[in-house]
Amino acid sequence: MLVSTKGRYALRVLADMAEHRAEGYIPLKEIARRQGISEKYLESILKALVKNGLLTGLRGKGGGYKLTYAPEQYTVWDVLRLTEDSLSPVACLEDGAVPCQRAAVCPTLSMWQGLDKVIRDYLKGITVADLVRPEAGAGDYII
Amino acid sequence: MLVSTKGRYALRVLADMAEHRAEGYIPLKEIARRQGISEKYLESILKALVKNGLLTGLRGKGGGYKLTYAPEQYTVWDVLRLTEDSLSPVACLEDGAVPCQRAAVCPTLSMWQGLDKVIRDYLKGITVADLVRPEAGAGDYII
DNA sequence: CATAAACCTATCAGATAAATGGGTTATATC
DNA sequence: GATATAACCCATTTATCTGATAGGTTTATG
Repeated sequence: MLVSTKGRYALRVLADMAEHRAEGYIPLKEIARRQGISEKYLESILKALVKNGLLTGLRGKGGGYKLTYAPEQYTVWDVLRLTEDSLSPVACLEDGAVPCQRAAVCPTLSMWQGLDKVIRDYLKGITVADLVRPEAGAGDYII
Repeated sequence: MLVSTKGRYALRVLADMAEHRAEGYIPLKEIARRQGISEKYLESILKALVKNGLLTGLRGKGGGYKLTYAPEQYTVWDVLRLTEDSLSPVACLEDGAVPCQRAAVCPTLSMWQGLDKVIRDYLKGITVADLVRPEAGAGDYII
């Protein structure tokens, strides 16, 4: 499993917020209800997005969350790297990974690097705006 | 993490066996030593490969394991699907997954399906023979 | 001042990954 | 046939991560 529920929920929530962005600040409670996600769990997901500026939160009555930028500005990759500990397909390619002694002679390393790139390129090529395009359906994304 | 150590080890072992396939049956002990993997753990990995016919085991003195087919016959995908519980990038696309109620309206589903295909196509396009090509290096695999 | 809502910290339960341990059966050689 | 070798089989443990929960604090509005 490359992407956890955390990342999947985050994308669904951003898509939800993109669709409702005309309404201004939207309370977490409302998003959680619409998306069928526990409020508390959702809170922990949005936290990372707010901290990194993708979402803007406003406290108090009438507050909530809204997208900081236009939906076209968020690639799927941008979102997932904030919610997932790692998007590397294998442990050896992770950020803080202890450098592998066998790297120089490993017959599989470049194959993994290629997979990593294929995944990254794909995810960087899709934005939240693409997700909410009403016509979007299977077959759109390089299938 | 899409691919666990189990899958990574399996590929390294197959590459190892492809390089030494002229030597006939190779004892697990030898492979484990060459690859720096615990014998017991390696045993559990090879089990799945033998059961599915990718490897052939021979017991007793002079026994060991060998490739059943030529290295060109094993795609990386073939190997990984035997060692990994799932190669789906997200839970919703897994084999035994409970069908998602939101599937019909999910804004991210087709994006995940596209990712799944990108990964699968990449892994199906590389064989064990490619891994052991002496000239192989970063830049070979669609990078 | 009451209410709504984001924000913060900690904890827990369950699943999965990674590895280990101890035995049994088959084959070759002496 | 005895012995050594090596695959095969089953069960258990340990550690890590995911998913989720709980309770409290701060900030803004009316």
